[in-house]
Amino acid sequence: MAAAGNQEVLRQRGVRLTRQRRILLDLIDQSGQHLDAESLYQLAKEKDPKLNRVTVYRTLKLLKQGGLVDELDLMHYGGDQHYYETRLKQEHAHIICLRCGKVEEFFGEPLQKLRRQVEAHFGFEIILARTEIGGYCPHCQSLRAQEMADAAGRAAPRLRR
Amino acid sequence: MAAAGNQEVLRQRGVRLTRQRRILLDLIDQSGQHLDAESLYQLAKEKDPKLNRVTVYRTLKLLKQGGLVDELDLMHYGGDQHYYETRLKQEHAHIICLRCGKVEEFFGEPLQKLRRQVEAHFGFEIILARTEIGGYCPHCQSLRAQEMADAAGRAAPRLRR
DNA sequence: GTTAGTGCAAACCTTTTGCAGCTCT
DNA sequence: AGAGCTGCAAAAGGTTTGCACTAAC
Repeated sequence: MAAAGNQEVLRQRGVRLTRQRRILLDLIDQSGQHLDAESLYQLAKEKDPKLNRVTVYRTLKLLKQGGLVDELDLMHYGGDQHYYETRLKQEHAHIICLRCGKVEEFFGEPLQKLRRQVEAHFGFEIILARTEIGGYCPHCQSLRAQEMADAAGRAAPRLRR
Repeated sequence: MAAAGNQEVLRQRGVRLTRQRRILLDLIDQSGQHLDAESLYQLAKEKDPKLNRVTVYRTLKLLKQGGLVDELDLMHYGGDQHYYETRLKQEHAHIICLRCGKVEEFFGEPLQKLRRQVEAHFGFEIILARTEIGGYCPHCQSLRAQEMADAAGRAAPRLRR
């Protein structure tokens, strides 16, 4: 269904469906995850140990340009690599916890409203949009408070001498 | 004013105001532009030819972590480098033309609404938010139509043989 | 006088490119 | 059959790190 859908799109565009591409497309569409090139490569290698990292990059570029996947940065949590997800889902924002790395997805009307207003105000033809929000999830908010207190305790005892 | 403001913040945090940092802060705050590390380095070198590229990176990291500048990707138009801008302005989205690279800024209530909804729905403590929209500006929309027609003319004349 | 900050060189990580050989259609 | 795709090796682009020297406070 989903996977077959994207593969069908490519076929109709005259793009060859090689064994490698099928593996990568399946992984991207099935994993509901946000995968970076390296993770995708590691997963793909399990299915085909010969598959090369370069093929992963080339396939991702192809899919990105074809509008089949979106490229994310996730606020550069974890480095400067990019993350990818299918474009089968409705547009959404990504909310990243800067402490634990958990990613939430937000589908709300402000996103559509934003699109419409930008189109109206600037006459832009929007091709893709990306909203990323970094902060602390409820769980990490309390842990952070603890960490800050610890750090202060370690740095401040000047006072005690 | 603006420039002095950020320098004052750093001083109060116990960060040393070196000649290099003053130059870089002035450039970032004054240029209303979105500068990447290399451009900033080139500009800074005009004021101090000895200033090193590494110092630019280190200063940007300092400012980013201190919440004094925002880091942008501008949809990776022009490569994978990052762009920087002061955080003195109100929050805004960046609209990038994927053909000419022009960047517009959008300040609208959907952005604040989005923030409030995310805080409410997930209990997130938001530290920073970034919205980037890629598309074609009015001018490039017509140029692109022309280009597409040209490309089709070059690729299709199979029919004529 | 201390300690943080700088410059230089070298390393690092992610991504891209050139080219010979393989494979999908 | 033949254009398109892959794998390998090597390079490129952007950013970070280790260390000795310098300068801000």
